Amino acid sequence: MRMNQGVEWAAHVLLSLAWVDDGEPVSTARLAASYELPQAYLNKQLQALVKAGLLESLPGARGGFRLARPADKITLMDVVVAIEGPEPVFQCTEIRKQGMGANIPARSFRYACAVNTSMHRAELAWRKVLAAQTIADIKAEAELHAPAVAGVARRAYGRD
Amino acid sequence: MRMNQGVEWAAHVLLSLAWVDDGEPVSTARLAASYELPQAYLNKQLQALVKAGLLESLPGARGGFRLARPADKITLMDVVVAIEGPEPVFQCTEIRKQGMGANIPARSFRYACAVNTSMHRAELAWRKVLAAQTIADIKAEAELHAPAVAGVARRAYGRD
DNA sequence: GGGAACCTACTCGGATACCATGTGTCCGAGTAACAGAGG
DNA sequence: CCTCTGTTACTCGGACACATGGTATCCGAGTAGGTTCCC
Repeated sequence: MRMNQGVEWAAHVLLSLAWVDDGEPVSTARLAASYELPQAYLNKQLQALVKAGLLESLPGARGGFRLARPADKITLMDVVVAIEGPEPVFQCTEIRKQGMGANIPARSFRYACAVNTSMHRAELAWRKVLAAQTIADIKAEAELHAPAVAGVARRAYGRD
Repeated sequence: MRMNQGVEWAAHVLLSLAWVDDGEPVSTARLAASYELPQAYLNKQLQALVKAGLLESLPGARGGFRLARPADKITLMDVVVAIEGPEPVFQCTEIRKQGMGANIPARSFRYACAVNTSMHRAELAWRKVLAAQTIADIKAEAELHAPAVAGVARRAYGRD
């Protein structure tokens, strides 16, 4: 079980676009070059972000992507859901009802599977922390630890 | 990103063995039959549990598996690690250092990647809740909601 | 000189291959129980 | 009746295929900007 690499890319791209934030879109080519990522595949991931409403895409020459809403309104939870989808990581297949479970009266299954409940509880904790962290938070931390990055990003995406 | 099905199987098997707990091993054949699972593949997963020290395997006729330690000493975290491995779900590839990142002075990377830090924080919350739940806890909850299951399990695995 | 039409270059977007990992299966090594012969 | 030995049946364990989803790529539809021609 490993998270899609696209999540990492998406987070960094959103971060980069938060640094630009002058309304000017940035093309996939620039974004891919700035992190040495395969351009076409990055584009595919960005499409997922557009579909999720995190990015806006501008077609045509001088087109590209820009944030669809302020960075402090985009959580890591949004990013993960946009790339990975809304399905839970642990998916209960109700094997308790199979085999010997078929001999148990149906009323015993009125409550949710206890294994699933416990797994779900852990996943909720994960999602809660993800939802509490915004791109703006990460941006602030990055600038605190490495003030140089903001300028480098703006220079990389500037029109020159 | 979906968790291995083996995790669900492992949890239920450990639960079943917690209900037997008379020291008598239960064979893969019985366990697989009791949940209608493919026997050979279940065996493969159980081997992982043995390697992780959660189960003991007894070879030979009348052999099988039994818990290596009490159910209240086996957490869901142990189960997940046994099947999925110890690697983090989100694996940072340090793309911040690539492309435009190469122009940034090395001292800026003294601190960990902020994206990774946030992801790691969420994952820690997940692991913490997993580690707080034991097989014994799940067993208690299942018996509370469906008292019939314990007897059915014992009957399914008994020597008759 | 101003404006409109055309052309070009660049962008996103989806359709299309490739590959790694999870899923599923098979067969062999090894062991415990049983049966039978011998004492 | 007890003990030893050979056989048998059953178990785990690892090596071997298959399928699904993540990874990577290519090409077409569409748009903005620049250019050229005409008025």
